[in-house]
Amino acid sequence: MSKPDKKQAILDTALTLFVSQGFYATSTASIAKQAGVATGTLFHHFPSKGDLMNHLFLAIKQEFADAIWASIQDSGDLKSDAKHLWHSAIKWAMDNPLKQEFFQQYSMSPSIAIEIREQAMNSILGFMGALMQKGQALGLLADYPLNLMQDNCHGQYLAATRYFLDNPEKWQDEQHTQASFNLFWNAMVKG
Amino acid sequence: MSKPDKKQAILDTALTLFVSQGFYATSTASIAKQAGVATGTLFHHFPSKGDLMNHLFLAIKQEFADAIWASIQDSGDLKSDAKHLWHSAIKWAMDNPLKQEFFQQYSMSPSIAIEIREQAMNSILGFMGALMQKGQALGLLADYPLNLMQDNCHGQYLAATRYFLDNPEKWQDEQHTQASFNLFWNAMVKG
Amino acid sequence: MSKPDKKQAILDTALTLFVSQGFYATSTASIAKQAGVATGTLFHHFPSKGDLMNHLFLAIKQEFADAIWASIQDSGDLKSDAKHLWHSAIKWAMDNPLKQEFFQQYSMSPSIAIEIREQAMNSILGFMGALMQKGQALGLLADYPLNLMQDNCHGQYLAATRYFLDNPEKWQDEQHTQASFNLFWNAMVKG
Amino acid sequence: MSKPDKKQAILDTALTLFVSQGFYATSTASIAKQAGVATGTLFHHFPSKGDLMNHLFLAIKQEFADAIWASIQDSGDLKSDAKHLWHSAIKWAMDNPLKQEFFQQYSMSPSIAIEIREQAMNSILGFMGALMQKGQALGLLADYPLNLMQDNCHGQYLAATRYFLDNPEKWQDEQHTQASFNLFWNAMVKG
DNA sequence: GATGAATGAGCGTTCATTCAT
DNA sequence: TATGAATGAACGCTCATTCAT
Repeated sequence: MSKPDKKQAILDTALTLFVSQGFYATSTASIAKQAGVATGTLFHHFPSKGDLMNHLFLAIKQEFADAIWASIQDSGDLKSDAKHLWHSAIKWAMDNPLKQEFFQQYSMSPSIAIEIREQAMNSILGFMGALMQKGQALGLLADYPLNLMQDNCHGQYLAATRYFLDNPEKWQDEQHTQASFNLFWNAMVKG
Repeated sequence: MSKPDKKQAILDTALTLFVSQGFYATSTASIAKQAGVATGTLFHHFPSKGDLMNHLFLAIKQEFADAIWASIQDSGDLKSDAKHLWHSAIKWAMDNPLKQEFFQQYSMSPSIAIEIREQAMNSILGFMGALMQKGQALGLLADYPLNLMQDNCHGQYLAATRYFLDNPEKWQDEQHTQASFNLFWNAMVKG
Repeated sequence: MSKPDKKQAILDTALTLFVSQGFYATSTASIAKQAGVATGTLFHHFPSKGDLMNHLFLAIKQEFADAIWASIQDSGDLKSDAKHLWHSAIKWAMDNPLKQEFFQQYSMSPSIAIEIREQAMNSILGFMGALMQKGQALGLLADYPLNLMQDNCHGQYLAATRYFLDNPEKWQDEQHTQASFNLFWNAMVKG
Repeated sequence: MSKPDKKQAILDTALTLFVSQGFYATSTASIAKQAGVATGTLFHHFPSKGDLMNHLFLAIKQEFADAIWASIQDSGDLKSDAKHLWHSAIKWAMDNPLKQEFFQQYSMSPSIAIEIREQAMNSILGFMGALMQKGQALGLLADYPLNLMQDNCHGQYLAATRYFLDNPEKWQDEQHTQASFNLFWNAMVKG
């Protein structure tokens, strides 16, 4: 490749360092150095350290959303669709551990502007909300308040990815992946 | 003339500021100033900013654990015991919103030494683990891997408190509290 | 002994720490702690850290001067008197290595008020000056300017003690002690 | 437009302030201010205050060594070579009083890392050692232990420069310069 | 676009000293 | 006489950001 694409190098390095050291413990100078560019270059591409962080957050969120969208199916069977979605979402996390770790650390952190975080959250939980409404309409899922279900769903997703990221070998084990989906699905299922 | 108890004033102020501004955005000088003590006094009581943070974390965790212990019952009926525990835990969060917010922000954050975090997590999830094992032995709960269930339980707890903290009026609504427990309990219940 | 004599404990500890760590790197708190007294106690006995240092300096200088005075002889033979003096002075250094180290470090350092240093220097070099004048009058020593000879003598003394302190086994070796005196004496002797 | 060469300005200012106030009593802020640069600039060029000190020490030592090397002659007459060397060394001190003062204060001070000090000392006393060995081989100088002679020589040099620096007018006086060399030379000369 | 020396406000921390007990 | 919690000015150092080249 002839184009060094320094901007991408900065983003990649920032992801690695933000995850391994935290946002505040990572200096712009260290990002620039490890990315092989001058300190000034970073500020050519991103007006500030915060902007770099927000850019990173939105870009990764988009990647995740794209991956999920691409995997959505509508087979007519809601439970099997949900199962497929759940597995796709966890698979993305397993395939992109750095990026998932990034989400775990920064989804609730003040290092990212609140409006950016909410925007990301809503768009990601969007399909889930739609899916749940459908399930309620069909009488398959319990009639709990939608927002409560959405928050619960998000919490279970974070817990599941945390678990499989910490114990990657379990991701190969049918028993564990099955259990993980059951915990998720049975929580919402109509008595 | 009451004891000034400057140490406590420092801890209280630190809690407020760490939650509202984040750990790194809160300077030791601002803690001292708002607590009405000199900067040196803070370092007289806590060797470093990090030690202050760890002390705060452990103290709050202990408070929570004590509150939960105090509320434990053994009625013979596992489900009703679990329900009581679940409500107690969320009630503590609602009664101590600042401290719960603190947990939400720092339970997974690198601002707290990892061994401190893990120690806290284990001791808190301890009773939950015991309760689940009992449920499995009785054939009430599904035979999922224990650690997965524990992580899931923690994730649901964080989601539930997040929800009720953001919508405190819902905590008065029987429908919501009931739904919250159902999500939690049904997730684990034996098919 | 029933009296703990905290003042002396402070002085002893200060000597040890000033020599091993330097004046500025030694905090009054560390002196107090190692001496087994409270920080306030140090300031009861010495109005300030600088006063403690000056007190220490003058006390050690006095000890040295007393030891030298006690060893002075007037045998009628100037050279053998000088030799005796030279050996006594170095012997004191070898017997009190901590105190000699203290001199080496602080005789020329700005940690000690200049008037204190000069006062100490003059009183110590006093006998030397007298002895040299006598030697010049007798035609034994060269007629060099007295102050120059005194400074030279002091420089040789510091060098000799430095050497024997760094190589203590050489102090048992007649060849070395003899050489050390010869260097000193021959420098001044009349061509 | 000449290069600002801020690095040199920092070194020059540090030399002046370290000599006049001492290392610990000189703040990095005061160095930066008097050098006309920002505090950050000092740390841009030197990673720490200690590094600045070490750099200064080695640079000055090198300057001295270069000056001495340049003045070395080999006339065949050892005594006149030694005299030339002795005068060159003292002349350098008189021409660079600040730098000589710096040596007097810091050659034995813990403000400079010990390996830096020793390295400097050895390289400087190197020629002296060589010269003395030659003198002993020729039967001109006494057969005292070499290290003792070297330490003695260093002590006499410090004393002589101290004397002439304190009484600069004496440096013009043939009687004093002659006496100073005699003290040095006769100390070592063979009985 | 890319560079990296320069900036200076702000940080966490130290420590000689005080004083109520 | 002895204590040690409290003080706050001062320190060495960091780092996001700027700008002349």
